[in-house]
Amino acid sequence: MFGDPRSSTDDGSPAGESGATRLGRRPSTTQAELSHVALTLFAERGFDDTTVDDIAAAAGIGRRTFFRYFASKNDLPWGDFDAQLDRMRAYLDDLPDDLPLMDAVRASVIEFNRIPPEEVPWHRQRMRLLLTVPALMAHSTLRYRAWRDVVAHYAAGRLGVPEDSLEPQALAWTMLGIALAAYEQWLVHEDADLTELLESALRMLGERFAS
Amino acid sequence: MFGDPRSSTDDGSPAGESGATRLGRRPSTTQAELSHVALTLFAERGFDDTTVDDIAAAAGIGRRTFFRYFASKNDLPWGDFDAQLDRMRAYLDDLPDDLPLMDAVRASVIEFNRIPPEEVPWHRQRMRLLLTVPALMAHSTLRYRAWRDVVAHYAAGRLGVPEDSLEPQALAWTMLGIALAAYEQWLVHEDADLTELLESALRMLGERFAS
DNA sequence: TTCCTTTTGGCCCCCAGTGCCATTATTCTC
DNA sequence: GAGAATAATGGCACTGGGGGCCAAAAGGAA
Repeated sequence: MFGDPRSSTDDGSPAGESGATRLGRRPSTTQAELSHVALTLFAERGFDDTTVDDIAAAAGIGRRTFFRYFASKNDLPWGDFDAQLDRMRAYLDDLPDDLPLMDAVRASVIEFNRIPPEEVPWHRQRMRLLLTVPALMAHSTLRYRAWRDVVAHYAAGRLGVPEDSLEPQALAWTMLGIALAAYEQWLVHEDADLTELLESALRMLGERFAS
Repeated sequence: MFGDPRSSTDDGSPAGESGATRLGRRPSTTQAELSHVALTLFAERGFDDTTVDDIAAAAGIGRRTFFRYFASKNDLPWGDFDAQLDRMRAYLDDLPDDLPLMDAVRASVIEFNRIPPEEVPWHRQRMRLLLTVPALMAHSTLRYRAWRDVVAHYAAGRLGVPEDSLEPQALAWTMLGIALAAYEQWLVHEDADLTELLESALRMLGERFAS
């Protein structure tokens, strides 16, 4: 998962920022730039055989500086995920209250994972890493948790129960599972459409699991 | 998750093993012994503040030797998980073919997570670590994957579809989510019964998610 | 005893991640 | 234009997980 990272405020110029000239020395690169450089290296040598030194060197910055842009090597494929989560939260909040809970959640999952055609190859590349490299699979869990929290928070509000109670939590877990299962299919089938896969997976949930 | 680790062949004596006297120097400890020592230290100082050196020292072995018993510090709370998975596989295989798929899977999840009363405190301790310490949460994903594979393999067989196709994968993900949501409840509520929580969570799945 | 097998653990290495701090780039103020 | 003030950089040194290599220890069998 999820979304696509192009929303990051990055106009290419190192200066960045809109208007208000900030104080002090300007950052010498950006998250997006580093992420791009790293993804390229990962594609060439593989994730495990690419050290942080390699990435920093390729990006022309010091190793120490790298860790000011990303808290860990594992975060590289994720870009600015928090911004994506904000988007999803906003989308959910804007949905009408009379839309059934399941419909709302389903719609938000679809929307959150809509990616513009030109981003598809990059997104595939990132998702392939996240879903196959063990170190990344493991680390992703922490990101998934933040995503689940968004879903659970919304569901809890709609159901009028605590966020950490069983129903919203189970719902959030289930949605995550459905989405990831769809992603795995998407990776296997080069020509598949992610939105269609998600829709079909979500449809299946109602059909198959009805006790 | 899951199950309980007492099935490990461990009679307490360092020699271990039943019958056939093996050749060469005898192992100076056991997985279970190390796991126990480590869990105790984690409870005292916390997971992150306990180094592998600490654990090895407390167990009276060299650091290098530690890594012959456990591939990583993160594996300590898991014990012999592969044995648990074998148990679950066997349980599923023994179920009658005419039992509806969902019933079979539900039953196996319940059964897999049945724990004898005397093990409850230890299991709580282990699960609390696994579900709250970030490093362990992350690493657990790899174990969960093996568990999901068991479920997906069985479901695929019953459905007559490839194991990596969407339906068994989504089902497996969903079951994992349900189980973990139940576990989280179990940790929060000291007096709760895990089996009851699982049953109620699985029941909810059918009710709430029926499209 | 001697030989064979298996485990042990020391030594040294690699790599991720962090605290500390002097250096450099940039803007603001006088 | 000459400093402050501010913010990013990156070198250095350190911790901690993990692994390769290999000699030594501990057992059984001949």
